[in-house]
Amino acid sequence: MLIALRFDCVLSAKELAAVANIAPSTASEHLTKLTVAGLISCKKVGRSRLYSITDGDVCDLIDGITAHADRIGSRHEDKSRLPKAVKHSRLCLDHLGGELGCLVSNAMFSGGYLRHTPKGPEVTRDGEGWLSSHEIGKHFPNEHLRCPLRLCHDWTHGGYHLGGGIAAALLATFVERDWLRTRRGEIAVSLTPKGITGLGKTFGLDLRQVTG
Amino acid sequence: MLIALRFDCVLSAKELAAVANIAPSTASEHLTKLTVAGLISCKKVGRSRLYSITDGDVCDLIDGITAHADRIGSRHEDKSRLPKAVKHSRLCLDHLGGELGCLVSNAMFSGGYLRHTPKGPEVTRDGEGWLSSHEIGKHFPNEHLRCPLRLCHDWTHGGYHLGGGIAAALLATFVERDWLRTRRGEIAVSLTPKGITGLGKTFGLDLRQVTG
DNA sequence: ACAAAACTTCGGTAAATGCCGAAGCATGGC
DNA sequence: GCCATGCTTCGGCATTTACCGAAGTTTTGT
Repeated sequence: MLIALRFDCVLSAKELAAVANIAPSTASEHLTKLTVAGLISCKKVGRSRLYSITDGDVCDLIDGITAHADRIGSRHEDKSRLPKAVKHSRLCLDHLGGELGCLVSNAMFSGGYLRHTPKGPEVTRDGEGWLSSHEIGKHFPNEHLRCPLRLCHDWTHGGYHLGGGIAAALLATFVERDWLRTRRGEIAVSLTPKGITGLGKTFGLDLRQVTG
Repeated sequence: MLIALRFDCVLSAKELAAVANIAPSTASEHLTKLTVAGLISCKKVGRSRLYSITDGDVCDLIDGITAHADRIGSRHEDKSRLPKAVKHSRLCLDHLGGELGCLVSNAMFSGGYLRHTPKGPEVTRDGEGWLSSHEIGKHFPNEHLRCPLRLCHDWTHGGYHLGGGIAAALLATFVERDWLRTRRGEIAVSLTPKGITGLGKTFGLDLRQVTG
C-alpha cells in the first residue's frame, strides 16, 4: 500500500484494497493502523476516503526501506543481466533514474540550481529562474499532496537522482521535447539524438557514451 | 536491540538479550532474522558473537524511524512540562542535543567547518583543521564501526543537531574543559559559566539566555 | 581431559495477527 | 424516499509469532 501511494500519491481505500489483494474490511483495518502510526493521512471526499502519505519525511522512510530491500534483494542477483539501456536511463516510478538521472541531478546541483539542506534538496533562487526559463512548471499534478523534490537512491548506478514532483515535471518536459522516449509498461527510457544535443547543451554533459 | 546497537555499536548476543529482556534462545532467533534482513552483521570473537549495525544506510533507516516515532509520540504530549534545562541542553545518547546542540551544529555549518551532502553531513578541509586545532580527535572509540557524523532530528527543539562519533568526541571535549557537566543517569546537561564564555567564543554564540 | 560459558536448535504453548463475511453507517444519485 | 456505493465495525476462524526451557555445539579455561 505504501509503495502504491509512493507512486500514485492519492488512492482510495477501495483501490488500496485492490493493490494489496485483500478484502475491503481487512484493508480498512490496516489503513487505520497506518493512519494512527502517522504514516498516511486521510481526507474524506464524497463517500470515498482518499489516502496519501503524510509528508516527505515518511516518503524518505519508505524510500530508505525499499532501497535497503533492493540492496539485500540484489545481493545474490546478477545485476549485469540488466539490459544496458536500463542501467543507463530508466524510469523510477514517474521520473528519470539510472546513470542519466544521476548525471542530470549532479549537473543541477553543481550548476547552483539546487542545493543540499538537512531536510533534503532545495531549489535555489537561480534554480527557480532556470526552471521557469525552461518552461518547466513549478506546478505539477497533485502539487499540494506530493513532495516537490527529494533524492532517490539509485540502486542500478549507486548514486542519487532527483525524485518528487519537480523530477516528474522534468521528465515530462524531456519527453515533450522528444529528448527522451518512454514506452508504456517498459522501464527503459531511450535517449534520442535530439536529446543528446538538447540535454548535453542544457546541462553541459557529453552524453554520446550513455546511449551505449 | 537496534536502538541499543545504535548507541553502543558492538554488543554480544547475551547483552542484546538483556536489553530486550528476553531469553537467550529467543534473542538468538531474533538476531538471526535481523542478520538475514541485512540490518546487523555478526563477527565471531572467541565464544561470543558480536553484533553491529551493518552500515550507515541502516543507521539512517533506524534514525528515520525513531525520529518518526518521536514526532508521533510527542504529538499529544505536553512538551512544556519538560524541565527548561532539558529543553535547552540535553544528552542524546552520548552527544549533545537540545537547543544548545542545534546552535553548535548550525554554527559549525555556517562557519564552513561542515557541509551538507546527499549522503549526510561532511567535515570540510577547514573543518579538519579546526577539529585538530581544538584538539578534538578525529579518532574516537569504535571508530571503525561507528558512523563518524550524522544529523539527529531534535524533537525537543524541532531542529537538527550533530550525532555520530565526532559529536560524541565534541561533547567529551566540552565536558573535559568543564564547559558542560553531565550526571550519570540524567539527561540534562548543565552549562557552566566557563562554558558560556568558552562555547560563546569558539562558536560565536551568545549563550547567556540558554542557561535559563 | 573436563567443566563452564556463549550461543544455537528443537519442541511445545500461549498470545497476537491477518483475514473474511455479515451487518451497520454515512453519502450520493434517482 | 429509496437504493446503490464506499467504508467501517464486529464476531469468529486459521495462521503466525514470540517466547521459553531443555538439549546440543563450539570454544575457552584449568
